[in-house]
This record gives sequence, C-alpha cells and structure tokens, in this order.
Amino acid sequence: MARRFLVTSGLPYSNGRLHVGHLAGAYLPADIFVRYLRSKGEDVLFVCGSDDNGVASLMSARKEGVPVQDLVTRYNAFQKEDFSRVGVEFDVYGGTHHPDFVEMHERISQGFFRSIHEKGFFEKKTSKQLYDVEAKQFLPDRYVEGTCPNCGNPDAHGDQCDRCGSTYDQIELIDPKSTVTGTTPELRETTHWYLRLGEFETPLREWLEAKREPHGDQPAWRDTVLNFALGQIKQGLPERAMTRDLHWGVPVPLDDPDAEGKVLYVWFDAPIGYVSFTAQHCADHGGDWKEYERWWKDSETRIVHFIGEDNTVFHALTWPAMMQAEGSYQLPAQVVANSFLNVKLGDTEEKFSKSRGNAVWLGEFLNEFDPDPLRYYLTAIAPESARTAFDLADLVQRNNSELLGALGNYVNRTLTFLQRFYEGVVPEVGERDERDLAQLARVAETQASMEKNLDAYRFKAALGDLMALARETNAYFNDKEPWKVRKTDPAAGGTILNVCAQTVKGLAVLMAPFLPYSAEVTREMLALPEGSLRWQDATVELPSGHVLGEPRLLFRQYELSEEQPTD
RNA sequence: GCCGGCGUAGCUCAGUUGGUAAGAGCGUAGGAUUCAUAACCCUAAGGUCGGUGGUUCAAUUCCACCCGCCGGCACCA
Repeated sequence: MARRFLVTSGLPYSNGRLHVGHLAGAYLPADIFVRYLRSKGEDVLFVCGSDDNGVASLMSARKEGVPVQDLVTRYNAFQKEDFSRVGVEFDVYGGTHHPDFVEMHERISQGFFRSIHEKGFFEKKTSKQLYDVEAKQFLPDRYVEGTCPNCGNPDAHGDQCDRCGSTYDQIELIDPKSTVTGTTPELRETTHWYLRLGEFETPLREWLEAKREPHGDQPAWRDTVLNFALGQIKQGLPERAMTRDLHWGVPVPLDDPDAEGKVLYVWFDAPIGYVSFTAQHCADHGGDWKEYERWWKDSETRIVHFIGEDNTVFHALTWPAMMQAEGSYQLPAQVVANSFLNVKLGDTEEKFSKSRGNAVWLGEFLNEFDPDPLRYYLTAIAPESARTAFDLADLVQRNNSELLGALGNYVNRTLTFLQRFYEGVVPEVGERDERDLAQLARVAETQASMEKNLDAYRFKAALGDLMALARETNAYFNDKEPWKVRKTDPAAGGTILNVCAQTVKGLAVLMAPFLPYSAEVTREMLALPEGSLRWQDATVELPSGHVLGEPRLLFRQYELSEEQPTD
C-alpha cells in the first residue's frame, strides 16, 4: 500500500529572484525526494509558494516604486518560472498574498490564530516603539539608525553598533532616524499578542529528543537541527510577538480595538501557507478545500519540511509550538535543513550577496547551461552537513569528466554500438557468464543502496552510488571488448550488448529523480512509453528484439569562457 | 564572552557503534585501447586524518585544552 507524504520547501520571500544557493538548500533536494517517491508510486503532495507578507516586501515595493501587491505577484511568477525551468515541479505553488490564494490563506491563518487565542496561549502586552509618522508605520530595528548609546558611533543600527559591538534596545538609540523616510521617528505605545513559547519547552524537548532515534520509516533527524533546536530550548524560549503594526499581511482576527491596523507576524502566517496552499489545491482539484485535513491532520501522512539552515528555529520550534498550541495538527515527521551555499570566485569564497553582486541567478544561469548539469553539481556538492561553495569552474569540470565522461559516455557508446552493429534492436540473450550476471546484479545493488540513502535524505551519497555504477559499467564494457567479440562471435557480442542495454535502462530509472531531463531523453532512446521509468522496474529487462530509438547525446561539453553568468 | 559546527591526499569531500579502511571522485604521471562527446579502461602517487596531552591492549574515530575558519545568541526575515 502506498505511503503518504506531504513535502514542503521553505517559502521564498517574494521580493527577489532565486539564485542557485536557494535551489541547493530547500528546493532541489525536496524535488529529488518527491520524484523518487513518485517513481515508487507513493502518494505525494509537494507544496511551496512565496512568502508575500511582512516588512521586507513592503520595503522592496517602496524602493521599486510599485504597489506591493504588484511586486509580490510579479516575483511569485518569476520564481514559478525559474523553478519550472530547472525541473522543480511542485503540485502547487501558492503565495500568501497571491490573488488565487490570499482568501484561503487569510481564512486558515486567522482560524489558526483564533484557535490559539481561545486556548489562552497568547499574552497581550503593550510596549513602546519607534514610529515613523511620515511612513505611517512602526520601525523594526533594521529600519532605524542613530548614534550608539555606548560608544557614540553616529552610524549605529537600531539594535546594535558595528563599531563597538554592543547591543541595546532601539529606544536607547540617540538621535534615531528612520531609514525609510529619513525623518526622526517618535516613541509610541503599541499592543501586541505574544505566544508563550515557554509553555511548550517540555513537550518540544521530549518531541525533539525522540528524533535522535529513527521512527518507523523515518531516520533520525540531522544533528545540526536537533543540536540547534534543543540548544535554544536550553536557553529558554522567550515570548514572541505574533502580531505586527503593518497594513500588509493577514489582519489580526480579534474583536478588539487594539487589534486595529495590525497583521499577523509574517513568521506566524508563513508556515500556515503550507496548509492554505494545500487547501487551495484541494479546492481546485476535487472541489473540497477541507480535504487538506487528510494531509495535515491524519497521522498516516508524513510531513517533511525541507528548509535552509536559517529557517531551523521556525520549523523545529516555533511552528511545532504553534501546531501544539492549536491542537489539531500533527507535527512534522522530518525537518531537513541544509547549510548555506557560498560562492567561490577565483580563490575567495563568499556568501551570496545581492549588494556584492556575486549571486548566480537561476534564470540567468539557465540561459547558458542545461538544468541537469546544475542539478547534478548542486547535489554533488550539497551542503548537507556543512557549508560548501559553488564554483563555476568546478561545475564545468564535473560536467565534463563525471556527468558526460562517465554517465553520458556509457549510455552513448552502448546505444550507438547497438545502432551500428545490431540494427538498433536489443540482441538475443545468449549464455551469460559470471561477469555478465555480476554486472546485472550491480544494478540491483546500486538501487538498494540508493534507496537506503534516499530514505535517509542523503542525496549526495545516493548520487554517488549512481555514478559509481556508471563508472563500473564503463569498465564492464571495456573488459568485455564487444567491438572485438562481435567480429568473431556475433551472438556472444549480442549477449554483452544485451547486458549493456539492460544497464542503460536501470540507469535511466535510477537517474530520473536527479536528472529528469536526461532520464526522459534516455527513455525515448530506449523507445519506452512515457511514465514507464518506475523505480521498481529498474531491473525489469528489456525483451530481446525490442526496437530502440535514435541515439542522441545526453550532455554537452562546457568550456569556461570569459563571459561567465556569475556577474 | 556563551552555545553549536567545521578543520582528513594538490582540489572537492566519505569515513556507520574506537582495532588489516586511512578511502572515493577529480586533477597529475605512466600504460593499454578504439565501440564512444580526444571520451573510456588499468596502474602509481603515500596525507604525522588542525595542534598538544589523556583514557585504552588499541583512536582519525572517546575526553580535555589550544589554534584556525564559520554560524547562532535580534520585536531580521
């Protein structure tokens, strides 16, 4: 019986386009995992969308001089296109303020908030904050500058000084200025609802401690996630305001004058986006939005969140606490967090940074390169346990020597050989010797190993298994010397090529989650029907006499040119 | 400062519960071969597993300290 998985990727903020670092962290691994599950016939829903609310999109809109709704809708569309071009196929790509999703998102977010409110987990508190009269908004720390109360540095930020390193409350800042309008903000009182996270310390700790061990078909969580989350609990979880003074977002759904003009904290409504996008998807495919409960409240579903390391605290602590407070949701079965991807330029390694202009934008990259080499490279260097660096020279190198040299070359030499000397037909199986049988067994062994690694979210290792098979198969081809054998004993040569053809089919199935485009081309060259690359069919043999399609090259050589798409 | 992570062959990295595992890929150098996108195959190189102590019959793998790099400790997403 098929298992059920609800897979999510962290919502990208809809105020910018995507770079390869985004892809490597939360999206590509999730897509590979989903493709793997699908090919096994599991019941999967893959959910993502843009995070449209909050201050950041508001600020970007102000900077670009466009209405915020236009901005987020535009970037949502860009992201959707970029993902599609690199083969990341979500079942639903929503947006927390996208016209097609905003109504559902508000309904579910507000219901979620009200439910927690009724259970008494919020605390209403009043505090003083800086308010920009001209911009008509309260100012988060990053939008205030002034003189450091500690060292007198005139260029200190709202909450900390870069010169002396001290931190302080924004209201201590001397001569504060709004970075939005440049005006001097005034101190105003404001009321917010705080989630008492402290009440969930014990249940969260027990829940997380249990994740150090495997559960059912789920492996233990990565240490990086557990250490970080448990460390936070050890330090004590503070109350956190779940509302903000903004006009852009989900209105606070309380019949209280103090809730006037306030919205939910963006990090409160963002994870609920996973739920509301699911609900909208159910409404659009079948008609009943309430079907989302099958995915979110039925313990038969495994909820798997793929995120970047910066989201760990929210997915391993805040979001589970919210779910526990709300009461009717089941907690995530797995939170897969990846580290950041740096970028290597020459000999220096640095973070992707818009201001430094070193980001490798996905859209631009795909204008120069095919999606599979990028998917291959980002998986091969996946920052699963530590940060790694994207290096274009390394990508080109690996594309040429590994992807093309080992995998592409093997597929090509086999299929062109069959085309030239065996009329493009899978030859008869003669007598298979030990080496032939060992070669065929290697396909099954590789599949088993990949399965073990994929089930444990070890994508880099699974890809390594695949490539090892490709290399070994090249050795098989060389050792068997079919180009000699076919002349002296055509039937024996046919037996060798039969084994080679079976291996090509196995590789097509096994590469599909990682290299979907190349797998499709291989499927066509093998003249197999669409949708036939099922995981369990990797070792089901092509029958003798099966007529193959026209061979084509899977990969092309890249050269490191002067004009690299890293600018 | 406190907490966490990392530091293994030229490069990128694997190393499960401590004991013939010190490994893979790439790069480099030889050799072989021609079916294949000058691709593929074979062989070699020998890195004090960041440093110093300690536990142990035995440590890259456990502990302590030190050095170096990175991250977290924000009403920032």
